[in-house]
Formats: sequence, C-alpha cells, structure tokens
Amino acid sequence: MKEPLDPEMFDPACPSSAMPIRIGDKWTAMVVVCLEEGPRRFSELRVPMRGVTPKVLTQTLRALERDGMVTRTVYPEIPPRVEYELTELGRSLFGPIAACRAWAAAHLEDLMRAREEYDEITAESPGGAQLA
Amino acid sequence: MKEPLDPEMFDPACPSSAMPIRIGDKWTAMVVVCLEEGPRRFSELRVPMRGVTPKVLTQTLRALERDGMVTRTVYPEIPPRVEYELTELGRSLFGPIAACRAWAAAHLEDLMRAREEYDEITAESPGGAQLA
DNA sequence: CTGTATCCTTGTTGATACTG
DNA sequence: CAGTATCAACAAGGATACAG
Repeated sequence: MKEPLDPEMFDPACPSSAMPIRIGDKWTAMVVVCLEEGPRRFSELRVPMRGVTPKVLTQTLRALERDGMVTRTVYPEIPPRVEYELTELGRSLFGPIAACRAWAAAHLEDLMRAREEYDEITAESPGGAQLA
Repeated sequence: MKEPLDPEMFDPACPSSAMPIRIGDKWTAMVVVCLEEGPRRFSELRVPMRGVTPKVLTQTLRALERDGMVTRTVYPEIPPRVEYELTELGRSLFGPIAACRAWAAAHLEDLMRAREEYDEITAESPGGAQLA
C-alpha cells in the first residue's frame, strides 16, 4: 500500500475510450483508481495521468470534492502540501467500477469487432442498410 | 410487452444528471431502456425522449448500431418503417445499468446532500478549504 | 415516416504562462 | 508545490428547415 503510482498505469493507446460505460468525465475514474491505496498529493496524481493540465486536474478534484467523493486536506507547510483521499462515498464507486471492468472483460472485444465490421461495410457501400 | 412508451418515463427534473456513472452519452442509456421490451420505431423513441432532435437521435442510434448494440431494420413500405432492436450485446448492458441504478438507490442521496453542503459553504467563504 | 442539411450556441478540453 | 488566469480549439447538442 502507498507505493508510488505507476506512470504507465493508464496507457493512452488502450481501448478504454470505446467503453460505453463511464464514471463521471474523462479523468474521474482515473483519480478514483489512483486514490485506491490511500491519500495522494496533487503532483503524485499528475504522474500516471499523463497529459492532464493542472487546471483540468483541479477541476476534476473539485468536482469530486463537491460530490463528497474525496476530501482535500491542506498542510500549512512550506512548501505547501495537499492530500486528496477517498471518502466512504468515493469508495462506494469501486463496485460500479468493478462492474464496468467486468463488462469490458466480457464484451469489449465484441464491441470492437462490431465497430470494425461496421466501418468496413459503410466504407464500401455508403447506403448499406439492412432490409427485411 | 410492447406497450406504448410512457411519455413521462424520463423526467427532465430528475437528478439523474448528477449520476457519476454514465452509459455512453446523454441519450444512449435512454434508448437502451426504451428498447428493453422489444423493437421500437424511430418516432416511438422520440416520445419519451422529449426534446431530442431527429439529428441527435439518429446520431445516437447510428453509434449504437456501429458498436453492435442495436440492429436497424428497414421495411420497404410506403410510408417507410424502420425498427430498432437490441442485440445480445446491447442487452448485456442491462447488468451495468442495473448496477448504476443500485448505486443511485444506495448513494445518490448522499451525493446530493454533499453537493448542497459544499455549495453553501463555498458561497459564504470562497476560501473555505479544510486545514489539517 | 424517417431521416438529412445547415447553422449556431455552448460547454469542455487543453496550451501556456504566471502567482502565493 | 499547488494551483490560478487567460486564451484558443474543438466537439456535442440543438434549432430549424427540408428531402426521399
């Protein structure tokens, strides 16, 4: 517990963007997963969430705080230190997140195959609707 | 089965917009629920999904078709008739959707309460961050 | 009836730079 | 370190009108 976050834990090339089920917005689920092992600091979170700007990360964290999913604790030190931690309500998202992962494991491949097939067919015949 | 869709089945005033879990985009989950009892026609779907423009409904249905969630069947009649029906893959979304509903039943009230409280506090003291 | 075409508004995301 | 400020780019959603 509380090992450093893996910079590779969210691969931009993974097909999660195809997921029909989303937790909040683009970054919310990543934050929740990052906080699974305990409190994390602002800059710790930036490591695996590559490409996120501080503005967007702040927006995401503020939204989670507003909804009672995370707490924000400021330690009045120099340099400043801020820790984000999941509340019980935030941890209650693990259930749905696990359900999403289970769905993905069972069906994401079917989805991707259907999508490729559809794109092939519509590419060669733009009016390719099925008739009865 | 196959009773007319209730025009009130999606109340715009309900707090589902607060849900941290989403199925696809704004309209996707509604379509899936509408198709739960069997095939539906384009204009049938427009009834409960009040305010959706034909363009957006078409986009939603095309995306679902592309992902193998629904089939689109054209009956070459006059006037034209088109039916949309869930595939097995589409029906597999019922599990996650049920999980979302269960989460909402258990926790949505907590979320709404946290949100109201947060908004009250930040309204009176814009710098109201917790200290340690 | 079942869409398409066009235009527009709005919100979200991001890049960049700067502050306590 | 932990953000905020500002601006730019884009995409989603919607209004309206029209077509096969």
